Amino acid sequence: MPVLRRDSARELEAAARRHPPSVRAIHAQLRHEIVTLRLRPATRLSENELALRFGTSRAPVREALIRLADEGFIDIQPQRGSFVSRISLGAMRRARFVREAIEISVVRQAASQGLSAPLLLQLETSLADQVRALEDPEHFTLADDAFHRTLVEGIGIAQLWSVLEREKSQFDRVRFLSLPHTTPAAVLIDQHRAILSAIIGRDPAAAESAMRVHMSEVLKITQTLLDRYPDLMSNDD
Amino acid sequence: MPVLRRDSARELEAAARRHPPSVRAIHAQLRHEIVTLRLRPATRLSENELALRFGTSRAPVREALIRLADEGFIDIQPQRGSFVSRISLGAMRRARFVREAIEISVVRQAASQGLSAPLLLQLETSLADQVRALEDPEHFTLADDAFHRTLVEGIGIAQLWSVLEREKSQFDRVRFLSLPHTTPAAVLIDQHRAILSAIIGRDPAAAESAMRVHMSEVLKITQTLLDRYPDLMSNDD
DNA sequence: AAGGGGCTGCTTGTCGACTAGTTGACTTGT
DNA sequence: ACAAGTCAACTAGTCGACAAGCAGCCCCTT
Repeated sequence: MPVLRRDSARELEAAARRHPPSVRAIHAQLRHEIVTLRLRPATRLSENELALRFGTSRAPVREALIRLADEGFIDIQPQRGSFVSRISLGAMRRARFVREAIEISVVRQAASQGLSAPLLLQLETSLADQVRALEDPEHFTLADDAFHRTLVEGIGIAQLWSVLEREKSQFDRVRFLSLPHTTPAAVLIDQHRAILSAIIGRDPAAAESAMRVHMSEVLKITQTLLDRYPDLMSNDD
Repeated sequence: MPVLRRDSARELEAAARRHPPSVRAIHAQLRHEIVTLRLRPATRLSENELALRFGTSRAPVREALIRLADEGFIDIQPQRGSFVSRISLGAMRRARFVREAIEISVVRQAASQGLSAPLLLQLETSLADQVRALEDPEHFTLADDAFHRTLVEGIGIAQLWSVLEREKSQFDRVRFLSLPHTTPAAVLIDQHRAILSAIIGRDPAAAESAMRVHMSEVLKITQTLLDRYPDLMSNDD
């Protein structure tokens, strides 16, 4: 796994400063459990129980829950309870659209104005890392993320990745589910390579279409999942 | 101003259900005062004072402040105080990039797959509304927003507009500042018309370039503002 | 026996008091 | 007069108790 880049470290610091440690810890823990489906959709989350479990009062728990609700991971129903939200098909469609729109813009700009040598090197390194992770889905997922993150941050717009991360979070639950049915890593690596080549070759149109192909990969998995895990999904449109 | 569309009304309801009325009211009020610069950057916001002012305890105030902090309107410095954030140049760059990426994708899709007759009619109506508001900047701003919103919501991806709205919020403060120096409404209307024509003519490439021109308009204002109101801006990159 | 109304136990929402940490003014020593 | 250290007055963070509201159970009435 690549080392944290300097500005991303600063981001984390800034985020830590915004919320006290206990709130952050509770939020991170619950988020992790939700994304990894240890907490399944529709599970009830009682503020009292959680406060007991984390050894705090309800106040920090409540703040963490509010943040999770804002991120779409739980639904707070006043005077009734808080529940882990279902994986929303609508949210996935939106996430895909946003991701495609932004990442296409990114690679077009990268291809038209070029990337610095260190960045290109970092992308090559990430590719090599992906090859090494060919047989280890979890490791590959991390390397995959790192590649896209490097690309997006490479064009030098602060916090742009965090916009995608916000959308992506809904995906992460799905990705966890779909590890068994996912597109072979080798195919994804070839697509990454095509994107990188187009950037190096300074060909925006090629970069765009390569990214478009890559993004359509994600869509294929969605339908499979909807059929296979209907109780975890909500079909709200 | 056009009537609220059904799904946007549902959005509001859902949001209202997520947060109790008092929190919502405080959040909305403070947000409004920040966007309209009645509360200027670097102003101190004390939880105690606000609780007094709104006639509640600190708890609802605190929740509202947390949301404002997540939206980037205030900085909470633990044990020190909460302050209205400066208008971040970085955030504006990011907002512009995200907006351009998404709206271009939207109009391309709209042009390639076409829009329903009622939607086209609604867009025409919005254009007419803009013409009527030619001399009234505030009204024009609303009509302008309505046009873009109709476009974005038109391609039928739930909550997509709210992603833009989240980014746009930083812009709104700027837009309020820039009312005097803004591009003439007539020019913007012409650009809107060009976008709509390209969609009706089912010409994605034309729609994209028309939108690109339109988006670059926003950029022009930025530099002027940075020169004119340096104390309100932060140059963090 | 069936249906309706109240009660009980839960939930989140709100409150005021207390804790911990920071800042700057003021005091106290030199 | 000046500098260093102390203290008082803020801040946000946490806590436990209470209020308001919903839902289902149980009992009472018909």
